Amino acid sequence: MAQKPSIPKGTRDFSPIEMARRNYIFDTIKRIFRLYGFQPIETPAMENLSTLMGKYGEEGDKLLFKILNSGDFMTGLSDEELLERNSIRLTNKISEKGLRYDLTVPFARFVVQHRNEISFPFKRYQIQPVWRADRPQKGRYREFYQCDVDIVGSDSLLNELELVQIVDQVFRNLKINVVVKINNRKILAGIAEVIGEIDRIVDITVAIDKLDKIGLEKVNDELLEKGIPQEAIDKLQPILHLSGTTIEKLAQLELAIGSSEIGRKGIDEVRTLFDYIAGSNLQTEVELDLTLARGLNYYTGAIFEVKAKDVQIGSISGGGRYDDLTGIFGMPGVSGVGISFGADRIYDVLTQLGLFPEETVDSTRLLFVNFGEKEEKYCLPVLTAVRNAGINAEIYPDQAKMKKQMTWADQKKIPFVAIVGEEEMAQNKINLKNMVSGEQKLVDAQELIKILSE
RNA sequence: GUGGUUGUAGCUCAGUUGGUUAGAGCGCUGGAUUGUGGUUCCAGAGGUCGUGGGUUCGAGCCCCAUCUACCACCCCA
Repeated sequence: MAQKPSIPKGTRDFSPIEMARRNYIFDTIKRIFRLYGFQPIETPAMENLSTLMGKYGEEGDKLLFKILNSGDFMTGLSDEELLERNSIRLTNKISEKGLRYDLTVPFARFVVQHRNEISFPFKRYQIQPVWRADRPQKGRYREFYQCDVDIVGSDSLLNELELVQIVDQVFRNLKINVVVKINNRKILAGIAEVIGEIDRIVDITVAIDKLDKIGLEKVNDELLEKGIPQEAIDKLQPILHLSGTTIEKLAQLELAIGSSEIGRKGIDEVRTLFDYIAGSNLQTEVELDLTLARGLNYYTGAIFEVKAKDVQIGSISGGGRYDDLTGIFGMPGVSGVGISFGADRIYDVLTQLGLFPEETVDSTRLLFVNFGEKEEKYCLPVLTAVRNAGINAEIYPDQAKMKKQMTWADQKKIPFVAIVGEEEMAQNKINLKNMVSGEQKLVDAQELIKILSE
């Protein structure tokens, strides 16, 4: 026990059964991404630190995993720098690479770097692990997979609609009940403008985000604490009390923040999007949620979040529109919108709800029991023929006791076992046992393949 | 990063106010059944009680540190 090896905090191993289930999720997601015309790309696990730093806010920088320079990274460091004990400055000297923190920033880098080979609008999906030096909790890992779909180079709200449709279709396929929450950064900016605190948009929205968690009073307390004047908080109250359908909410909102140009633009965008949604026969519940405040560091338009209705876990998908992400890499004016599916949390949700299909393992269908050398010689050509017919099959590699081989087949859930010994060889037949019913039948190779093909 | 909870066989958990050789169920291995698994019966193996210190005549139980998982905040998938 003491010397057992272990893996780093917040990381996991995946067993064959877990891999089968994870692939069920990935395959479902990929199939639907392709259905909407998205193409896959991959980027390296590590990026230059200069690509990553400063893209996720101050907090984000702290959560980046940094990679120590190879070779003698201490050369070139002066004694003063070492004695200074300034870890940020020191880090810059000894580390120039980091593990990717999400897929969006590397994608932006990719777009800028390959701008001449890409025909816009560019629709890509990307399914890869990302790393965050976060403190792990349930559904919260230091290494986890994101499944991103993004469209860059198009301002059309049709793209937002398409993302909502994808969300609808993915979770319908996975049989998870979800609610899609939609907000718009422009509306949030409009609110901030109307109450006269345009520069405090992040503080305001982060506080509002906690509305259903800590209640109105505490939200107001927090706003005061953050230094928002009482007068502005008073102006905010009607907005926090919006009610009714999305259309009704939008009408009330228009009265409240219609004086703000950006606010009006946000309302128009949301209205158009909900119009599209209303006409697209979705089964998923979609609602406007002004308290939604995600990714404010770079979202500029729509903000999406998807929550599972039957399980208490953080959001299982999230995304939004970012008008100028590539600007940071020297390519301004390219708008993008995308959404990310959290495969690991989706896995947890499916586990908790018992929604994984039984047959997620594409396992062996036929096992040849191994009795000895003569029998091996007889079985191997039949095994090859079975495999050539496209049937997953294998022979037990050792001449173990029959009981052991049967138990092994049973545990691997192999539905058919071929038993071939002296008697069968003499008749040039195979004794085929159905492991579910227990029935046995003497057949020849052709019949064997026929039965297994059914 | 801040504050808190937790950790006993492969798994799920018992373990009385600190007191001799730490238990159960499931699983595993072997046998009943030397060519038949999943059911049944019998037998057996497996734990330096997360790790490292300390208090004590004596620690699974008390104290400290550390790691892990989990919870809240922060942030987020």
